[in-house]
Amino acid sequence: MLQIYNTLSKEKAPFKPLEEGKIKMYVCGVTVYDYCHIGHARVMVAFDVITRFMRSQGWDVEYVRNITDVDDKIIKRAAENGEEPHELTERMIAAMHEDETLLSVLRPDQEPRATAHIDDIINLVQTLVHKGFAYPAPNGDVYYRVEKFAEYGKLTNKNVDELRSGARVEVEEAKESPLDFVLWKSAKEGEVSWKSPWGNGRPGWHIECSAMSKCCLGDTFDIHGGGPDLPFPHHENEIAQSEAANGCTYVNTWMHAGPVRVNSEKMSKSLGNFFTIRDVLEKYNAEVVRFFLARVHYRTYIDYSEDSLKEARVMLERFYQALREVEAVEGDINNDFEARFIEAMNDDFNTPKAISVLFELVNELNKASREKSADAPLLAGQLKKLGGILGLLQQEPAAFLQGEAKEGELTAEAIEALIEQRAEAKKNRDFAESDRIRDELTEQGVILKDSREGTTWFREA
RNA sequence: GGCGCGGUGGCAGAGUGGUCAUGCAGCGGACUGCAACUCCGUGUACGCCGGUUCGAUUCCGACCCGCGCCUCCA
Repeated sequence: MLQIYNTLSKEKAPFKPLEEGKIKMYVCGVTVYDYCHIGHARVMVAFDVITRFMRSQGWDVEYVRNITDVDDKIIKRAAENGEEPHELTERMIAAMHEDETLLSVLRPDQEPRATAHIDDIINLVQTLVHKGFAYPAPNGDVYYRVEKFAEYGKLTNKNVDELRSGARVEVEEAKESPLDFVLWKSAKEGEVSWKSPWGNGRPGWHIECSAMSKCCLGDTFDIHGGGPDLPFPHHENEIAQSEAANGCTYVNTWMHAGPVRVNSEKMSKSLGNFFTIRDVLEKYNAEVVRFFLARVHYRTYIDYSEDSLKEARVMLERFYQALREVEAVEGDINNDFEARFIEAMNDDFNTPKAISVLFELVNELNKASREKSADAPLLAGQLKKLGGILGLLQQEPAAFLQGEAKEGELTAEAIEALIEQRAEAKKNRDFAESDRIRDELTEQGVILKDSREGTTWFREA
């Protein structure tokens, strides 16, 4: 039985979809004005693992993740670059897809873009205006009337009175209350805009998700996910918009990924301490980065550092060293690894625990390989299958371990030529020469592994 | 100040009312010409103080410390 921690109820609860066997999930995506950073990668990987696991258990998952392609920051950045906003967003969307492909993140079933749903957004705003939950202001903006929505704050335990007293001095005179947030923004001269009943303008951020999720998944759906900084105000506002407009529950289960930290601070654009996915991928194998993100529970913070990436690399090496020894074959094998793996994943997607089961499996596999047991290929097959549920361990082991020669590194051909020479020296029992060659390779970050069948090699983390 | 999360062995990181997490590192051994890989063995871990209990790292309370959100950020 799958249990999921729900941000709304603040507890883990058995998960039951609205429709038997079918899961409708919406995750807040990226505002595409810059390259994605590791924080984005964490959300991508977390919900990718969740989707893969649910599907492996026979659920039919409809996974929607939006793209915010109209926004103040986009307009500003495009102006700085001297390009049109849509040129910027197209470039960033393409880059995001490249990053995801490298990280083995499967594409969501739908990736709605805000600019393709302007009519839906306008309709939703109109509904809110008709119902009295929103009002057009004299400046051309349309605002949501927060105090009209009695349940405002239920996701993050906010209380309207406290929010009001803590509100900053509001410069926007057009609002009835400082808590009100914008649904539709009137356009300034020369800005991208769309025609609306309130004049030319563009959508506010929060309304996009309410409109797109309604369009893609309906008025009520099962899971809504996002990053650690979205519960307030974004998700709170989505609830206010959608429940007021549709008159029914918006989302049953709210899921939020934990933050990525650097030096004990949250990695974020506003702090400027972020590493883009592409920066990191220049130094580390993409699967190492994915493993680094997946080996910690999705809700807890994770510290980004060179050391933690290296450790992830070393851990993955253990898996691939084992897989390299024997051809993986899928078949029946009598052990409880799969059951324990699934049990761990069913417990709010406990990937660290699931991975620990995989390490136990590796130990069995290594023993079986040493003994040349007939179980070895089956254990390898089992490891690969379970790893696949996490989107891991699908590479050729040798390819992973040997990696690509980076600038200044020995090529595979050069390494193998040296290994040849060393084999010759060893045959002549010239150990001084064979050790010299091995030391030379070690210096180049290449580690040798001798066995009766010959010598294999891998590059050091 | 409000809301929420957390403090586990050298490090990373799960978990549990009483017996094993797991990985890395360390130490001892096996394998090896020597190594590496691998295997076997090896750790008085649970912030502090009280309480509940036959027994608490695990439950309850206070305290200390850290973090997130409360403003655009995944």
